[in-house]
Amino acid sequence: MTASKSATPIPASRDAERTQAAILKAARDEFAEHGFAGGRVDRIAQRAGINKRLLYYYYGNKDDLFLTVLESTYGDIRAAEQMLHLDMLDPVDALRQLVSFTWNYHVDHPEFISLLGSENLLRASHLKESKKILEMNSPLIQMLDTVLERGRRQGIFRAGIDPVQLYISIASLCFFYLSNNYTLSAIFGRNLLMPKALAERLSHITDLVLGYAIL
Amino acid sequence: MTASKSATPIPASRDAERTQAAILKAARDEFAEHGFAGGRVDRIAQRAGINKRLLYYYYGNKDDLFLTVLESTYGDIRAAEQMLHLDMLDPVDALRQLVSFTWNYHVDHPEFISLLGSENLLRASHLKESKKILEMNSPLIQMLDTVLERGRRQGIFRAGIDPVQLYISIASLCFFYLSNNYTLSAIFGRNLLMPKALAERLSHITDLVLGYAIL
Amino acid sequence: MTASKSATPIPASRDAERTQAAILKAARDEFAEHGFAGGRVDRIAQRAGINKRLLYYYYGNKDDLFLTVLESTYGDIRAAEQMLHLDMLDPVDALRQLVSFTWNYHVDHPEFISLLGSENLLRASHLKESKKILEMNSPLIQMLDTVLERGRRQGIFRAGIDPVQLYISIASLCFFYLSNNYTLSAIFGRNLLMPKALAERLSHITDLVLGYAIL
Amino acid sequence: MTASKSATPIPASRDAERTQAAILKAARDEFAEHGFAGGRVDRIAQRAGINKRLLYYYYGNKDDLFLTVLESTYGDIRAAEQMLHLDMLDPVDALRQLVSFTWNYHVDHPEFISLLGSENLLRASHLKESKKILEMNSPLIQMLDTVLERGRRQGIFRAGIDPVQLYISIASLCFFYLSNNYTLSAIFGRNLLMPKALAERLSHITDLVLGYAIL
DNA sequence: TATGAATGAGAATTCATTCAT
DNA sequence: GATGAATGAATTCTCATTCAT
Repeated sequence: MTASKSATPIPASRDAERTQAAILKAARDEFAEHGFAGGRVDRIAQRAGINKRLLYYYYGNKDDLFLTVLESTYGDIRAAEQMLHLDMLDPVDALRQLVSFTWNYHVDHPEFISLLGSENLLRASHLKESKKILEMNSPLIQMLDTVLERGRRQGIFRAGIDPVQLYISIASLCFFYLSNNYTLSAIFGRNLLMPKALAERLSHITDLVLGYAIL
Repeated sequence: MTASKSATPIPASRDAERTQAAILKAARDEFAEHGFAGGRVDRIAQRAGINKRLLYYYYGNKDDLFLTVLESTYGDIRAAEQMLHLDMLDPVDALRQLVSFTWNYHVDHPEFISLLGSENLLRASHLKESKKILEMNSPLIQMLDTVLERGRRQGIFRAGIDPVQLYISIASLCFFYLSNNYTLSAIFGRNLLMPKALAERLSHITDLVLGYAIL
Repeated sequence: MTASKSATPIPASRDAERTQAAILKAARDEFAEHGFAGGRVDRIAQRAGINKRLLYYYYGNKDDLFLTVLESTYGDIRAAEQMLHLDMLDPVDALRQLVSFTWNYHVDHPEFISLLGSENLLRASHLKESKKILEMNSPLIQMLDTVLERGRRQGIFRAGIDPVQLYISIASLCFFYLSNNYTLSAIFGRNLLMPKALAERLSHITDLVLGYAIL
Repeated sequence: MTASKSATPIPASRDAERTQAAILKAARDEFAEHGFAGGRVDRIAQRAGINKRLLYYYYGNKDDLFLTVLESTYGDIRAAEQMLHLDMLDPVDALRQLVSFTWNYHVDHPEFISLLGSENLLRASHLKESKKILEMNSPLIQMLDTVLERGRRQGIFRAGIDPVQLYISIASLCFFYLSNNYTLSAIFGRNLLMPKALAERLSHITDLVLGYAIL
């Protein structure tokens, strides 16, 4: 029994998968670099090393492709979030950990920032239509809620902190600094992306969040 | 507030200044609504009620027009900032005032958020070339520095707060919530722009900033 | 000579080579008729019976298309020059032959005159960038040099004739009469393109060149 | 009696004349540099330091302005030709003089070459409509005819030389070398406008014409 | 005589997308 | 599954020319 042919006839479909993955990666790069409106279908095909027609075959059109890119990008961050085990840490360390995870993820994934920025400029016109996105609930809100509750019970954290608000705030403090660093740099005339500046920023955000949460 | 002027596009009748202002206003609206790449020169001319050619006559090209829009937008916020008199208030009130001013300005000027977002997606390619922008220094950093120093001397505020970091943080907390509310809404399945939500957000930001600054 | 093909524009039906040839031919006609600045991309597409977009697909832009037209035009004359076998003839006949070939080629190819005239008005801005053009060396200079040398050795031709100067002179005498016949006609009030006038011109040029070369 | 005011009330009209002259000069430069199609009315006004509207006031439109430029350019060369006194010289010197005059005029007036080249590309569409141009007869044909006849009678020149043909030939030999030097340079890979090259060219043309005419 | 403001028609070029194989 | 050929509708920008003062 030759396993290769009878059991799993996937060679062709494996190629297909690889092609689709190549397109998706190319699209993500292209849209991250130029935004949705500035992204070029031609360039995506070129980057992926495939014929343009194939892109339409697999993804329908530019809008659908962009949505798929967004969904996969969210998928990535959700997967990374799963790796966080805030319940193993004491509340302060957990909060610190959440902040540094969020910061580092943003620093390491500029395409995430760019894609979200682009989609928001479009008033989430793509994501609004997505069913998948609602199913990809972030575990962070629940995690954060638990941490805050634990800290409060231990008398360390102040009461009444809304985990959604705090989560948004942490995201704000990380995202904005990086997304708007270009205009901020132009205005302040100082490079905000130097390693030292990045380290200082993380330190500041941590101080801010802990200073607020801790009684 | 006479309603007569707001609705119809101001007809450009041999009044160069008015025509230029009409074009600038139309461009700001168009770019705010669709971003730079998505903004259409044709539509700007239509909105301004002028011939497209005139737009090029006065502003050169789309890029230059966008830069002018950005500069004028910064001019507006700088003018508003001048009205703040934080030195008249005690440190805590001053900080509170700064936060609420920043928040309200962002809430009242969605075009500011949109234009900045768009320019950052372009890596500040327009602003980088601007000489004007560097001359339009924000008085806020200096104001904030003074406030922090006063609070520290009075033993109210913690020492060692970097005013630039804090200023960026306040801006982050305001800007991001509004700029990214579309995707946030899609994810949380809840409308972040309802009046109640906006009030809660301001309250949260204020708590966060004061909780951090106050010893 | 089947008349079937010449009149209607060749429809471009998924035959890339034919389409490209049709575009090139249409471009040559258009530019010959209206010059580079006066030539219209729209009209070229129409003449070629193809969609304008396709023209950009194959040739990049108007400038590159014009350069390609120039190169192909030079290619044509070079090919024709290859057919001359001056070495088979005695020196006087060879010179006579060179003159009549040059004259007839110019008479038969008004587009060559027009295209060169246009390019020279642009200070050869296209050709200067061409690598191909330098590789397409004319065999004529070498041929002429040999003929002149043979004639000199036979004691028929004068010594010290620069073949490049003479080649340029022959070209001048042919080209100018035809290129400038419009203004010359306007000034002299006489039609220079009548068959009789053309024959007289060739006769004059031949006399001039031989009268100079022959001792 | 103050002569300035009563007798000649031309100050205003003198300004007008100066303005018209400035426009004409600017137009000549512009068209010489960019050709008719490439010439810009805006730039002409700018070069002349006047308002565009004035240009239309004085010259009607772009086509009429170009025709005026052509006519004035012809006027200039006709005036220069008047200065030639070939009848004072012996036939050989007269011919030599005619050649060098023609050559030098072309070398010194590149705008003449450029403007004629441009107009011929347009099939003399402007000049054809000109009445003035026919009235500006060149004295050269008559002069040359006399010279040739004198030389023939003295037994120096060959018989049967058509003065119009020879005149066109002399013009060809001068004009083409300069008008087409750009493409010739690109093809030969050698600069044809160096002083030494120019001197050699004049020498060659003189040899050619005399070699032909002299028995 | 002189001018700044304004325009309609048209120019090159681009883009996402579909057709035919 | 995969591809090169082909397209219609826009998009930015330009130009000669005219209007109103």
